[in-house]
Amino acid sequence: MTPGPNVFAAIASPRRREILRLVWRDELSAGAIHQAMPDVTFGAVSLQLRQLEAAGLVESRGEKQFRYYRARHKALGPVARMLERMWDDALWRLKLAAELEASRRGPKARKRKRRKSK
Amino acid sequence: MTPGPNVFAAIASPRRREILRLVWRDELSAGAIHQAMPDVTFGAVSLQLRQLEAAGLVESRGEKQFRYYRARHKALGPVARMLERMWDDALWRLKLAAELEASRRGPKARKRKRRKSK
DNA sequence: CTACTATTTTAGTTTAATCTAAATTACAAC
DNA sequence: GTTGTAATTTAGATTAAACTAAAATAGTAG
Repeated sequence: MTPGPNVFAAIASPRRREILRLVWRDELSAGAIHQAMPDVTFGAVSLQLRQLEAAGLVESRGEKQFRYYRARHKALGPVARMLERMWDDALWRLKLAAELEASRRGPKARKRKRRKSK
Repeated sequence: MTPGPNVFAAIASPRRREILRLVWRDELSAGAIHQAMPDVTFGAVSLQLRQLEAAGLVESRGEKQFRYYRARHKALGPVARMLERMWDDALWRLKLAAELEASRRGPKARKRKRRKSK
């Protein structure tokens, strides 16, 4: 029940952390996970999923021809909160970057709601 | 202040976790750390120390010809407790193993305080 | 300065992780 | 049975991490 040392190795890889983030709240099929990371093959994603599952960080369920994965928050212990904060921080940073981008395009346009596209 | 992603990679290696454990409570010189892990060269230890320092997990101080290292608990956030529990668990396991050994050598000798040596 | 000790750094090697492409399994629909 | 889609597994290649041995740096003591 206490997270073992293998957990540390499992979350060391940015790729696996990205997968973990994807299945953090929603249950996703292997294919859906792969679609979210197009720079890598399906096979590579599958291998990482196996590692995550071996470390107990995700669980899976087969339905029809699909297999659905989701994170096991409890297996991460205190690290779960840490990851969440990291991801939230990243979101915050992206927002900030977007605002900066907008202000560079024209200071007056800042904070205005975006329309269609332009 | 919030632990960054590099922290995860830093604690992924058993070698680095062992170093971290050594300098957890006590400040140790690089040489003392190396003596505690004789299966590896001094250079290798030094490289790992650099990584730990780069990740902010240890800090160092030079005095005379020595350099002393110690862990920065706060940089690990909630993971600090997790590591402590892990190490304590290991201690507990060692104790248990010792007791088992003792009981194998002779059940009556169990729980008796050890004298000199044998 | 030299000699000595502690530590770091460099360069090259070994070892382990990650990836790809292709083969394979599994299941559904026909 | 065959065909099609989803996912896994295998084998080999690429990439990155860890280690060693030797050279370099730093600081002490004479």
